[in-house]
Amino acid sequence: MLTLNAIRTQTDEVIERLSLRGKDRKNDVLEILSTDEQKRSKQTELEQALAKSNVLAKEIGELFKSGEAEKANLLKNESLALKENIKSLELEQLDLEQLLTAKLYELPNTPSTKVKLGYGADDNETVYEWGNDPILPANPLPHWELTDKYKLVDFELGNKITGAGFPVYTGKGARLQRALINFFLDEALAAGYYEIQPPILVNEASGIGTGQLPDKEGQMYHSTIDNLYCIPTAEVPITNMYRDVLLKENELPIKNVGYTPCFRREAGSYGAHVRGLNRLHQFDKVEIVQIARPDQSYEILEEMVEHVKGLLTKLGLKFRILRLCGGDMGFASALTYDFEAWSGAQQKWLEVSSTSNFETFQANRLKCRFKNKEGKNELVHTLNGSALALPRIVASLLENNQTEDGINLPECLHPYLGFQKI
RNA sequence: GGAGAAAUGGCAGAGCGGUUGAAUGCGGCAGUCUUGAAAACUGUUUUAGUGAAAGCUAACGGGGGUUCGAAUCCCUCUUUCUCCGCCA
Repeated sequence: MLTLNAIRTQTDEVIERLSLRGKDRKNDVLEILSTDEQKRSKQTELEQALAKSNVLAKEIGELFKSGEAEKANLLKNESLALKENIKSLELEQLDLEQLLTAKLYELPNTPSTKVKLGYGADDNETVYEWGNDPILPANPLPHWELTDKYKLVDFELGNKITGAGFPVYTGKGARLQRALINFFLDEALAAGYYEIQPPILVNEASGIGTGQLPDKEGQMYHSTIDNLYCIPTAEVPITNMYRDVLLKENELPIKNVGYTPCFRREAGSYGAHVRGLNRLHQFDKVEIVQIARPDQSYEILEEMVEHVKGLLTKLGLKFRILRLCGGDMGFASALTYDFEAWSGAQQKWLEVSSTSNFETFQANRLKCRFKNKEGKNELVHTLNGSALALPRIVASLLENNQTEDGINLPECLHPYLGFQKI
């Protein structure tokens, strides 16, 4: 959620930046400003009534003490009448406040200056590309045939025990998963990240904190009996560790990494493009999360991009980095880089990481601040990135490295795998 | 799951209906002293909203209630501790 302060003091810039998302938000912003004004004047009115009531209560107390019960009772009546007024003012103020919050929740983050105006995936800019086209056998197999051929992933079995989108990894397929997770975690540790193993069920407050709730309610699996949600990404629990936290400046930046399974309902996305491992309801991901001082956050975003770049390079996968345009960026993000690995047999790019700076958008909801040099509490910037999401990496690895007589796995994984070839 | 106890400022810990935003101690910050430091002494030390400011308002785990007035009484939820049960 954007800060009211930014909306109030930099109104024109906020409107201008939001328009980069390909939609004019001027009216929304102006409505927020007028609602805020109404709320504040109602609040002033309420506070004045409360002040009066406090004075009366004090006087009554003193009168009782000095034994002037009659006078006290007179004042009591006055106070009672005031109370009615306070109650209705409270309700009105609360209504306005809820309206204001609802409107603020609906407003996406303001894109950073680097973001180009755009309306969808076609307007994204490719900012980096690495690797050569894989050399493939005559009739390369898509990964869902390779996983079948070498008994790596059993989709049918997953259908049976859970449903579509919940594959069972078997044998070398399962070991490849484990190797990738360990490789990604170790690389992050070497880059100075601190390992976290968070819960994979979170409460409502956490969902609100990182912005999944209330708008993306339908995208998460929800245990209604306990009112807990399955996490769609480790970002949710790991960022929420800092909900309602006041950090010291010297604690920043905080660099955390966590491996978790991720659960996404992916409501409404079915069809041929979701075959095999391309889109799942449950998948594994290693996520890097940083909490940073505002003046450092863009430098840190670059550092995170470099980290992800390094992983893909070591895996030897042809990939590209896109800087997302305004229209394709997530709701909470100010700047996002997507990483796409080339999938040789499918002949298409698969998104394997999304690395973003949220600036204060999440921190504002989370109330995560730090005490700055002037001793003032200031909102932190939050950043996160996949490093990396497994299924599409597996898809690319299998497809790009297939030969007539097996699949050669990259060297960086050998120590983790205990084998080199499938 | 059952029975009981508890939740107060950065921490420890008073308060249990009326100038208590909250005693006291520790810690933090500033100063005096000192060549410097320690000790000692003095002062200061929560956050948010609103306002030009003075000020005003709110917050003693969360929510609700009683009352002219609640940290203090009642209800409820959450969490922690102790005992019992169950269990990887």
